[in-house]
Amino acid sequence: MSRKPCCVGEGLKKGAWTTEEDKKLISYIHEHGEGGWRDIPQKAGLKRCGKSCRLRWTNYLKPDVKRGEFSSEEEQIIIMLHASRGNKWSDIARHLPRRTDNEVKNYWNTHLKKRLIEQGIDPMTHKPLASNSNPTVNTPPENLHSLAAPSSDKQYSRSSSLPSLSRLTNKDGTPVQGGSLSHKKSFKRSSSTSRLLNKVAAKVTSVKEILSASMEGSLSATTLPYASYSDGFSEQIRNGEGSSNAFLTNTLAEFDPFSQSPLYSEHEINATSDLGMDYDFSHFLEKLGRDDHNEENDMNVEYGHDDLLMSDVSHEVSSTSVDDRDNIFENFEGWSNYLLDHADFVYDTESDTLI
DNA sequence: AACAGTCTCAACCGCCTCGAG
DNA sequence: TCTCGAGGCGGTTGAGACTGT
Repeated sequence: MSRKPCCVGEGLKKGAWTTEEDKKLISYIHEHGEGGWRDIPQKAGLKRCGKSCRLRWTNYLKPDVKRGEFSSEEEQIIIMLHASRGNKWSDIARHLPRRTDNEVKNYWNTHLKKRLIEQGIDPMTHKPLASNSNPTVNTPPENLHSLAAPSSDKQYSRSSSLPSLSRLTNKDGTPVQGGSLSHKKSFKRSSSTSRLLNKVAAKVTSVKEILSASMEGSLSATTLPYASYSDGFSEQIRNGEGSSNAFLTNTLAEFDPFSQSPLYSEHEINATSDLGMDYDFSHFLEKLGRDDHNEENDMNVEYGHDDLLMSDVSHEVSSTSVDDRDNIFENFEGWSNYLLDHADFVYDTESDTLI
């Protein structure tokens, strides 16, 4: 059985679309609407295949298609979603209002992928490259959100020397812990959506680092990511307050992306059961902190069925027990991914509302 | 000014999914 | 249940723009 190819036909034009062709297509769709792409070329008087018409319309002519530079917020979202979903461009594009999958894909291939490689990160696995050829940059792979360049990236796009690299090193050439200042900057400039995503990703990384350091008894200012933060998080560490599980507990408890995000009203926060959660996020973190402490006495502690992430949504996000620290890490990442997977809203940056 | 190399992104290609009959 | 076709998706290409020498 062989299927007749869609775009095989005599006299069909290929290549760049002319203004005249665009006008014909726009005019036809305005009058008759989208759909029935196979018939559109003939009806609209175009010597194109239907598929070509559909692509031209969806990627370029459609009125609500956003074009132009990607903002740093959009970059961060792309990087984060790519880390959890891979090359699912249409999926990623759904989280970027008015962006097409083709545009996201192109932007990844021409900008973001190169930037990750330059910073010693495998763009496919989002882990450090086997042989890190860039000793001046030692950014943890999880610091995906810190890799987004300023929105003025376009001006560097044709340069092989990425400007972000200079921001990743101190004056003496040593790497800045946890990435670049642009990360901090991005918090200020973020939309609510990306602030939420930033927070999740940042804390995932931070908690990982802290737990690792704590486990090794080596927690210190130098082990902390985001040392350049001024949000009080690393301040406590630098002040010597961060050498115990108490700090971890406090730090974890203070982080609640729901409460910090205007995207969620109070009733929405309380409605986390919609996500299969019996506790809100701060409860989860507090418990995680407690159990991390208790773990010293009971390394085989099992979470009850009413524990966030460990029960109702566990099939989606992670394992059901936390008997080692790797699982703790996975649960944070799992929660982050779960959040993204369920964030089927579209954020309108103009009205600052969910649509 | 001319040329070569590099980069960008619109467009194409081929495979996959899904729904209608 | 099977077949078929429309539409969707991700990978790739190549023309044109840009940059460096």
